[in-house]
Amino acid sequence: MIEEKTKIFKALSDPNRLRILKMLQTKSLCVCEITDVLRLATSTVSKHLSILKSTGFIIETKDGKWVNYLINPRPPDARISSVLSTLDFWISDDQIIISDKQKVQKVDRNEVCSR
Amino acid sequence: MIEEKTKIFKALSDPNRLRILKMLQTKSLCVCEITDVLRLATSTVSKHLSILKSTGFIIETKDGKWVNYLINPRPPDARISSVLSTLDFWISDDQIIISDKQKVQKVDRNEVCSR
DNA sequence: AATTCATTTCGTTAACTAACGAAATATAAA
DNA sequence: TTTATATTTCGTTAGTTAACGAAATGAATT
Repeated sequence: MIEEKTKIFKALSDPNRLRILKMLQTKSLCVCEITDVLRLATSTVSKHLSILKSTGFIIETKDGKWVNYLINPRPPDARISSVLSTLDFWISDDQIIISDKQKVQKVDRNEVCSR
Repeated sequence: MIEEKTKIFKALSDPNRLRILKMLQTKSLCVCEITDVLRLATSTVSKHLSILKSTGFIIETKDGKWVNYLINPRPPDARISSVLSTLDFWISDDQIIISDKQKVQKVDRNEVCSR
């Protein structure tokens, strides 16, 4: 179905989801770490992650009370792999992406999550 | 700006716009020919075309009372060219795309447009 | 077992999108 | 210049989406 294919583009058509994907290309992160960088409500970030997960871009691994999200190393669809690998070239020069990456390097789960 | 980049994906995240792009990869078409294949209102098709045009995917050429739309041979952004060339591989196997192409081959402007 | 903390689900709201028909615009033919 | 035809613009409506906070869930610690 054609709608299946537009789903991939739809997943990429939101700025916050693109930022999440780029962050996860730096390192895997839990929900509250992403929330800290994006400055959105936890529930909003969780929703974005579920969209990226259902499309096949990312997977999750449970780690105690945390849920780690990471780029799917084995996407269900060659199109996903293709997009993920070209995403570097596509948006690495963007200022917000650069500063997101810097924040991601420094972010500490134990400091950020429990206030 | 990151929103500029999501615009490209947003343009591709609608089934009818994907169908239009694939049709135009077969041959250039006027609005009413596209309308005939998609079975949408003329104003709706016109809107889709303006979105694809403003993103840089397609251009228009005036031909008397007709406006021909065609794939932009010189896109403003390397990302557009990249997507356009991979679009073949992405969605050529889809049934609706195949039947669209068949209809496009047969469609006759002078027969279809003036009822 | 109760508490704490991370995350998800739910319900709501505001903004956005795709669709339509009607009216406006533009070009060609009569 | 009137008429016909192709397309665009406008206004409206229904459906979708992204955001939030509150409540529910799940897992570790006390």
